[in-house]
Amino acid sequence: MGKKKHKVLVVDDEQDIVEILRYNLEKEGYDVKTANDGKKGLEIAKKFLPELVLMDIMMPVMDGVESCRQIRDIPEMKAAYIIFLTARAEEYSEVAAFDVGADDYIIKPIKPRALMSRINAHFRRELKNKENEEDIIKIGKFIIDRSSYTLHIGDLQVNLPKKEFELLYFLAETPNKVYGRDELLASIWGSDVYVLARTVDVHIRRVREKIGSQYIKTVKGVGYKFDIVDQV
Amino acid sequence: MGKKKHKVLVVDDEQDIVEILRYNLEKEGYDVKTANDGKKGLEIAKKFLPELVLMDIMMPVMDGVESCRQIRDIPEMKAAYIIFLTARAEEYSEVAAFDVGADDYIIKPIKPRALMSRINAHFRRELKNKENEEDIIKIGKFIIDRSSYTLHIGDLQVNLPKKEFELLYFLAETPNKVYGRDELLASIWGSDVYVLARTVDVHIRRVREKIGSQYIKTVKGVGYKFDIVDQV
DNA sequence: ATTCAATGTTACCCAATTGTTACATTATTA
DNA sequence: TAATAATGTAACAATTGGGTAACATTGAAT
Repeated sequence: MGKKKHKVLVVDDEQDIVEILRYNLEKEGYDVKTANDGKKGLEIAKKFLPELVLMDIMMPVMDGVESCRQIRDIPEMKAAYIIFLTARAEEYSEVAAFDVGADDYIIKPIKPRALMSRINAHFRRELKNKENEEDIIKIGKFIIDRSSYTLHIGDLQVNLPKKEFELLYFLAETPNKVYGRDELLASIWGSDVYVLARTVDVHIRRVREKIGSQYIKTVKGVGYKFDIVDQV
Repeated sequence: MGKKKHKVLVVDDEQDIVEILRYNLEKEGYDVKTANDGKKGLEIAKKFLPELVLMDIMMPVMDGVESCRQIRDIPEMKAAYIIFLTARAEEYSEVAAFDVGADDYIIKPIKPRALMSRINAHFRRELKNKENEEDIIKIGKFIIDRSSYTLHIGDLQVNLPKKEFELLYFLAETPNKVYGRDELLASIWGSDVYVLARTVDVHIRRVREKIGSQYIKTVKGVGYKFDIVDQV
């Protein structure tokens, strides 16, 4: 596989800054997209799904804080790294930034060289330590990553829809433990939702279809479990 | 609903980090205490008895490694979860950290969101696992686990259908006690179900077939018992 | 509006589990 | 040791629970 280009989104209303960042980032080999306000930034984020967002706080139309909050609501963006760019004078507190899900912030004026090495360092770390910091279950050949909703079995990537993923995740969290349909419904669907118990069966079937049938065992009259006995 | 607040202790000499962690942890509903060096951390741990400790390694007065060692000596802290926070440069520490009883470590800079989801996941699993421990009977070579509906005899896994499993489980709960067919029917089948008493015999037979005939003894005219006399 | 993916529902079929019965075997007592 | 009471065993029947496919619905993306 060729060298992967990391995706970076730059959002700032000052065109100078956007250009300087774009120039430097592309020179470093990143795949860059830009926007000039928070709303545009959010739209691009939805499609582009960047791994890193550099976002100004003070912007017209939609400010960085609100934009960040909404970006975090995109499931695939839960694990992205979001850095705020702030002028020293701005009174937005550090706390407010972290509150909406920022991971870091830097104070303007931006020093491109310093920022680039910081970003490079981030991706280097990210690669090496992803599994150290994220909400991941590793079990047998399975790597189940809830922060990015991805499932790897060996080196095969398997895509599961939300419900199926959550079902698998829930079962794998406590391997071997048998859960009745009611428990699964209550935990995954929610205790208020009114869905037939047999729905669980169908989802189990769909998961099995995608991951292989040997992992989720049926205990007749009781429920289902994620079984690790057979796993080598 | 009175959600239980898990107790978390944060120990770091950098006040920024302490504050960021405190803020995020409290937002997640944890009961947080903090300290700025290992010695202070140890003192607080003694009284506070946290379930989770986030501890920097490099600190003045007493470093994290030594502090962790002493925290582990506190009887009530044996089961706590201790996570080290380390700067990448401190390569030396990984081995030493696990050596003194750390459970995990993460590399700075800390990503609050990722760390929070990881901590949440820890407590979620912790809770799930606790519930299971109550359902396991260990007796002689037998491990009868009601949470996974599995039976191990030595290192042999035996699969029993529901009724048979429950019959064995019920008998093994009070070894050597003799139960009449009526009692077994009432307890396992339920007092409302009406099933012939001889059904019990058949089930006993089926269980014996699978686990060996020496364990469940017949007491003529009375009933059956799970016998541990013959077990080595 | 239209398409497509995800989710939920239903009905049918099959197989494991469970229950019953008849008969064989064992234990107990005279 | 014969009688008889209790239990073991095997074969069979009944039932239940779960797999599955096909269809209906929802919801998101365009």
